[in-house]
Amino acid sequence: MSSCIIVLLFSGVPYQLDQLASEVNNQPKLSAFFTKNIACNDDTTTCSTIQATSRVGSPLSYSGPIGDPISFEEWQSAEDLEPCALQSKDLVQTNYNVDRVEESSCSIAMQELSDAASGDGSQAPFSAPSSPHNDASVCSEWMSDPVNAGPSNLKIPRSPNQQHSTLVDANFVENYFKHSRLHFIGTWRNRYRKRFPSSPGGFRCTSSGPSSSATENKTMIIHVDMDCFFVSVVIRNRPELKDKPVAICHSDNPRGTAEISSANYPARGYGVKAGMFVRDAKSCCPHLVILSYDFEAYEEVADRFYNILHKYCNKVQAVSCDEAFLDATDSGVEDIQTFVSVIREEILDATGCTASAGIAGNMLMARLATRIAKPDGQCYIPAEKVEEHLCELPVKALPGIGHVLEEKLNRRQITTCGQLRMISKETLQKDFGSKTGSMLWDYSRGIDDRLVGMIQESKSIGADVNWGVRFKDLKDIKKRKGDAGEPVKYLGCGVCDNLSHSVTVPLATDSVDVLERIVSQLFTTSHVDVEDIRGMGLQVSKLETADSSKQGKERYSIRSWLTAPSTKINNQNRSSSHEKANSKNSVDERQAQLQGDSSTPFIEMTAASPSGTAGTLPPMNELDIGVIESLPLEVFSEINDMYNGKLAHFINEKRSTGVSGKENISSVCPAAPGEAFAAHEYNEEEIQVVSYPNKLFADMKSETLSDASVPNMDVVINAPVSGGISLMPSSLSQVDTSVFQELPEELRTDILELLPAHRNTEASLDASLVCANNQNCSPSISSIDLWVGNPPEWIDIFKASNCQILCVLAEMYQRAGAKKQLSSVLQRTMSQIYILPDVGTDGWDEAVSCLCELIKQYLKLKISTDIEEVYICSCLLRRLTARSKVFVEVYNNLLPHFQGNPSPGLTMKTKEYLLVLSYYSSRFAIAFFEQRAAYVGTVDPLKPYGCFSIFLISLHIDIVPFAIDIVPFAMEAAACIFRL
DNA sequence: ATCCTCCCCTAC
DNA sequence: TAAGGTAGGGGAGGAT
Repeated sequence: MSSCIIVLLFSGVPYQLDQLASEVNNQPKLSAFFTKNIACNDDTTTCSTIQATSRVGSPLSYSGPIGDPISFEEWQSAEDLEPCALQSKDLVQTNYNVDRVEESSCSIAMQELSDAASGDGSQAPFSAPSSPHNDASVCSEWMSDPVNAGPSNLKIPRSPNQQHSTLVDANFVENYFKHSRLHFIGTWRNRYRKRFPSSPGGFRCTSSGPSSSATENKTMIIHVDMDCFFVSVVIRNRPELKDKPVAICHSDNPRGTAEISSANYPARGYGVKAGMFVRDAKSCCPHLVILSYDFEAYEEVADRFYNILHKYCNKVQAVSCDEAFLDATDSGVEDIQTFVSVIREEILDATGCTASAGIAGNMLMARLATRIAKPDGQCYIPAEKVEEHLCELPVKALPGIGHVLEEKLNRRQITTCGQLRMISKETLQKDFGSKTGSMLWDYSRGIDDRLVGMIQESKSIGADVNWGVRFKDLKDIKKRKGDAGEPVKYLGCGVCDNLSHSVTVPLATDSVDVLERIVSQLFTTSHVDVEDIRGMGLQVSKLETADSSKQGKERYSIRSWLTAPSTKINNQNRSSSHEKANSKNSVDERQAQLQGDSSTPFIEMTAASPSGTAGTLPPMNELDIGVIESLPLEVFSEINDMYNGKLAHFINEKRSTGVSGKENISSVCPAAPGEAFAAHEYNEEEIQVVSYPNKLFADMKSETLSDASVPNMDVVINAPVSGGISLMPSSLSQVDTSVFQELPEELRTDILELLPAHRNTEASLDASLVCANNQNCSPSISSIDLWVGNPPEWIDIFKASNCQILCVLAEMYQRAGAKKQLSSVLQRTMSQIYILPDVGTDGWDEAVSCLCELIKQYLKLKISTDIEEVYICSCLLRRLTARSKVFVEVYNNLLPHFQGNPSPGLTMKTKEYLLVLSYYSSRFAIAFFEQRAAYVGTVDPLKPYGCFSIFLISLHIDIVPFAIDIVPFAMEAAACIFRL
């Protein structure tokens, strides 16, 4: 099933450096984004509805102890782009962290702890919540509670003027990403993919594991890694610095908390390491030369580096901008050492920077060999030497073992690979999980079956900002307790709780509207005070792959959608348990559901073809002309192209011969007696085409088909017609008053006479009439019901009721289609149908808030006297408890709006005969579409919701797996949080 | 059993 | 001052 998950967290607007230069200008300015937020702080009513989201501060993972056993400091400091340095920054802030520090043997962490406690004087561990996993409300509580001896005790003697936080810098996020080394590292791969598009996956992967050495050639893996890349690049043209201690850092303030990102070997000799605060580095090495980042140069050098690698080897797997694996097994190289030295030589010539290399039989050992080779060397570990190299190797040196795993192992008295080997695989798997245990067992023996070159498509996209995030108006700062809660690190996020919320939508989308709405909703459910936010992130995953080999328009075309391989069989075919039959696959089953007992030949669908190849176009005479005509022009045009232009002619012919679409509908539409949907009831009925909504009455008077030349404005209504009266609204409240007012007097009288009896009293009807005659008055409503449920009950109950406003949960991007279909089947005008947003199981909350808004709008229009009661039907079969809570919220939310009102009669009732889940509710709406979409033959039955796409084809563009494409979405989504 | 969701862990 | 990102893998535990 296609879907997208959004883990809320915030706003992090991804910024792809140069690639976006032009686009950024077209995007909403971050300034606007943050201005909105600040403004929001002034608006208490708005603000009260904003529930912050996500990552209230920085990830706990950054706050753990480094845990650097001195015994292999070499391993720790060997690497350059070593973000692990982020750890241990705010160790003093909570008992939680202090405890962890005490448990560890990390001398660095202990030193920092001591520094922080004594150096700044005012800093001391404070009484923190016992659990690090507080929920947001708890978090905000203690963070702002002065009595709680909270972070206010950690006040740092520093100016509160935070010029670089989100509070002040209008272009904060853009600037931030421009200067962030981690952002550079994190987004480098996408740049690489663009620059070397043919390389990833462009070759067959070769096994690098000894276990699969079926080939005659001995597997030969080379790992190449530039030496202290960030420093080397910057000083490559400054030989005078070559032997001096140099580090890359944003600041050389000897008292600052800027982080060293890379130190050259002379500097490392003084104990300077990546990740240190600059003040600590300076204390280790007072004459340390601090240089700034040069991201452009890093890119340029990385390009040269990869140009060389690709020149010598066609199997290159990029690890990062300065590190790659080569598979030289089939390269015909005789002398691998010479081969590697030639490559390294050329890298030095081309870049002015040295590279080290490791050579071995698999990726694991090659990487370990590189560690030995550094700096500026190379190392070959033949198979017979693997054992020797691993025996005394600290477990932390194995890739995949970080500080957490290391500590777990250390607690078991395991510090070296040799010791690790003494543990059975079963025990390891029991203690660490199946895969991790197996990995530990393998790696400790030098076994690694990974293949070089396995770069897959992106599986997720995201953006995070956890620095400089402060959501609070400047003028409020004074109201806070000084710098309460400021972490040790300047503008850092400190120790925080991470909150995340995610939602899965049933159909992949790249619609900004949808994403915005989802993010808003997630944000809303997060219940966080904005001033407590220290970081935010936005992630989307479960990216749906369109045919990525196709570029540009083609990939978004109906044809490509038609031929897209179907996704996995979905397990959510819930509505049809009675006919499981013996279908071999869900395709048949699905078709059986849709067909029912009808012998009408069903259109062959894409995924129904056994080979899973291109779909077969349905014969033109099986198309629902009404549906075709109602498609947007460009979509129609595309379908027409698929029929080689004959479709337009076909339709014209049909029209000229007086054959209307209804016959096609009735002949093709599968009657589905067992099905839950009522649509079939009308299939055999007479069909009228009416325009909507403003011409309703005019068209009702006309017995002829409306002007078919405006297909987009027409909707096919499959309604039982007996004398036309059935289309008459059941009360004036269903009438578009603006149209009504335009009608001649006698016509209005006619209509009023034709109106079926209103369920309410004559007085009520009179009230409606008064209302209808008042140009400034909206239609009155006598009840608002939120109807959701499975199709059978849903339709019958709604029809039997006098409910005049229908609120349906459906995906935003399904809105247009859902309205049409529902108005058709239920014989209601479109203006009577509200499509409330529904995304996944959490959609209910926002739907309810929308309902509240809807009701408030009616109240504002001074028609509240017509609201007798608001029914909210909680009829939930499942999750009743969770939903019930929401109803109470609705009630409480609405109540104030009735106060002072002449007729404050809000009651809440619970009915129990209707079964509801937001999940089902979107499903039933879809069910209607399934009837229709099938006619154009584009339903992928393996995607239960795929049929929607025929109505939404222009929106059905999969999220493209490149970070750059998420930028506008994230920008919009982020901004929408503050438009709540 | 299998899948899904919410995390954590890791690497660069 | 300072720029603590990005993405994949996997485990625990619950839902189906």
